[in-house]
Amino acid sequence: MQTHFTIDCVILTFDEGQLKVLLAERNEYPYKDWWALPGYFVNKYEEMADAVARILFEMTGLKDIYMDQLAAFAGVKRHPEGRILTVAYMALVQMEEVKNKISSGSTYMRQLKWFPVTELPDLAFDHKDIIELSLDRLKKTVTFSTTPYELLPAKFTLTQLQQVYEALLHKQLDKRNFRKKINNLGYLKELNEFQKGVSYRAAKLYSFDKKKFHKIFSQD
Amino acid sequence: MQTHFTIDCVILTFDEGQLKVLLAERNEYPYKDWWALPGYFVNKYEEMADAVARILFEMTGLKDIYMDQLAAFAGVKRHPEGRILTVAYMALVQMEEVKNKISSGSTYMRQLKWFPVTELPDLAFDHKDIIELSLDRLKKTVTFSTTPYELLPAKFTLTQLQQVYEALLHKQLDKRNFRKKINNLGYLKELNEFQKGVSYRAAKLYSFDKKKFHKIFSQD
DNA sequence: ACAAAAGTGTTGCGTGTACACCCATGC
DNA sequence: GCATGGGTGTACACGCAACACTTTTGT
Repeated sequence: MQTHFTIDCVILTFDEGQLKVLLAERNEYPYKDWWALPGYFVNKYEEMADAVARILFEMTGLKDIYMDQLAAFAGVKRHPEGRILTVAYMALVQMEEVKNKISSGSTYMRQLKWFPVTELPDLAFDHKDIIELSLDRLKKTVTFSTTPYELLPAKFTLTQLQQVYEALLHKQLDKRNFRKKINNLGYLKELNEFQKGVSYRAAKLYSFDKKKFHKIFSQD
Repeated sequence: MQTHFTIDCVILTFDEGQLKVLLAERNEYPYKDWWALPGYFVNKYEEMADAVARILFEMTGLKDIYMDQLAAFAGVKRHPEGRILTVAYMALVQMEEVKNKISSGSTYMRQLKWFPVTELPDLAFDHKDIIELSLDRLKKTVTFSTTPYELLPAKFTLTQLQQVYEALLHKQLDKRNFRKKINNLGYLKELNEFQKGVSYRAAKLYSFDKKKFHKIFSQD
């Protein structure tokens, strides 16, 4: 037996203090006019990794983004025209880096838009399940991973970092304890720069030191 | 584009102090006479969960086993006759419970056999990658999960439990510290029974208290 | 001056780790 | 009586949680 086979992309970012996911408004049946994850069919002789990169680019204009496989979804009824197996991938991106690159190069969808994960519209297919699974996955891997830094610009304040942790973990953290812990991690670089354009005391900026991070976690 | 679609099962157990995986000797081309994971094609109108249960039963004789999705593998060249997408599932079973139930009801394979994960034979397709991924997954989820208890008989000694942890984590643990930690978990029942048939001091038996476990971990 | 967010220390408690010897049993 | 694994305690270091006030800046 054979099945159609697609890739769907869960692209997450952090913006305005919350986690957001990139959705596409469909321009085709089924689910025309519904919001859905950007995704499309895999070609016959195409490796999955290549298909993921191609589909991501065609649907969103994004390139060179590391995508992690989330899971396969293959419910017989998930697509009204018969089973379509989809392999969902997820990626974390920095809003500043991508916001000018995003464009729907496909007539298959009408527009792309970021939605806070706490305020999702009705979604096509089982895409809501897919997003929820990606958030679970994220929650499990926050600590001791580069996850938070993939969501932030290269220079960020400690408050922003704390907000990312809070959004990922779904709970409030204590400011002093958070800063103490972060300091002890040893892979944050304190910069001699400050926030600009705020009407209150400007916060110091920090950056993530990838080299130090890998040095610390390379001994298994 | 359409693709063939199979399920492969990674069935793990703990026996003779080591982790073992159930493999099948293939009786069909390609890879005739090679060892492979038990697996087969999904039917057209079959839900994945149903397919997993059916294939597991047909290939191994096992029933009512909870299987977790591991990942989809879809390399164009993984099968010599063209792409066959496989969704790998994994499960943990207790040797005592299954050892008399295992039988290959399919002519598709010649025999089933348990292999220590540290001594795998050459494997068909990309099945070695699949097994390695399952072991990685396991390692990440040992602590604070029921994983170890799924691999052990209902009554077990603390030394057996420690061996399971050591096999899963790939490292040696200190006996006293291990026991202290285990005691503090609060979901082990100390039984008034002892090991039998050993030529040394018989160890006390313990059992896993599922109710207490869930009580402890239910507050999120 | 006021609003807004930045920044800063101490203490108690629990958990992880290192480490070595006696005990019970079957043969 | 000997071989084999079962079973036990203490001391130190470290990380986590609880908790409130002063400082800086722009308007």
